[in-house]
Amino acid sequence: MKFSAQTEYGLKAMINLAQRGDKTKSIKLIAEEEGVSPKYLEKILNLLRKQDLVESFKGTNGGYALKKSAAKISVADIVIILEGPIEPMKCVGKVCHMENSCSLKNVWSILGQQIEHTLRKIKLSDLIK
Amino acid sequence: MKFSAQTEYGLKAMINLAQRGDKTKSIKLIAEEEGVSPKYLEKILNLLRKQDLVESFKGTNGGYALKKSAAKISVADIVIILEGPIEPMKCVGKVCHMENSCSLKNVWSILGQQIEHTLRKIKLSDLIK
DNA sequence: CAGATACCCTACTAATTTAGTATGCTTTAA
DNA sequence: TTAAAGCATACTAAATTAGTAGGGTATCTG
Repeated sequence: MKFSAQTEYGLKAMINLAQRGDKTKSIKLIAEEEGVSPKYLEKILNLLRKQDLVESFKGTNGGYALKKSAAKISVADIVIILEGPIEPMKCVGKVCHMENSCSLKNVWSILGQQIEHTLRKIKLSDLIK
Repeated sequence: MKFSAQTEYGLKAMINLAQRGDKTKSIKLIAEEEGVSPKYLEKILNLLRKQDLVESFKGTNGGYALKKSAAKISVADIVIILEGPIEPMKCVGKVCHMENSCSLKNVWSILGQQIEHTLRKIKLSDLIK
């Protein structure tokens, strides 16, 4: 019941960028500040870029910046991109008795919605000083 | 952001036992009904037994039974035994700036408590017909 | 008391997922 | 034109999870 390191790194990078305002910052610098491998962070920021959470600029003095204001980006936005949809359980068992798994499915569904709702309310702007 | 198959199997087995009342049922039979490997289920039930959620009886006509009433066992009880404590994120990054990770830690802490609270309210007795 | 049944325990293996690297290419500002 | 930076793909390594194997121990039944 954990989020991956990828999600942590992505969130840290996004918070880092949010603190920067709308100026760009290079992967190398973010990676250094957050203590993450630059190459790994590169992959993560790529994912976030493809989903329009950040934009990138090539060349000298290039780098990344938030694409929307920090108040419009929620923790859920980031988590869902890096972690996949919030579904605490997909039933893997072969047998699925109505009386068991359907009640369980309901548990996971309610829980998933609740988690997403909570993370949706927390914006990047709430997380910066 | 998922629970493991082990947790699903454990929950299914517990629901299965709850439906049985306080009579015992063998691993073999539960495993068959739930479509899980008996050997794997054996290990899972062992974990639940060591935490006093079920009790076991050896010998002919032996098997497992709930140790408390289904109304006194919550989904959280089972999940925590099989999944470990509900902490959605332990910070793994080497660097931990006050302004970043402390706000994040707060997010995970609130979320973890909320998840646990939700699962704590759902009892086995709510999940059986 | 013998034998079958069913749990108990430890160690091992296989599969899957996650984390991290390597390499080479393309764009762009100075 | 050159160096800085991102882009893309493929690969490798580490960690976790799932599942097996095999022998031991208690207990009921005849």
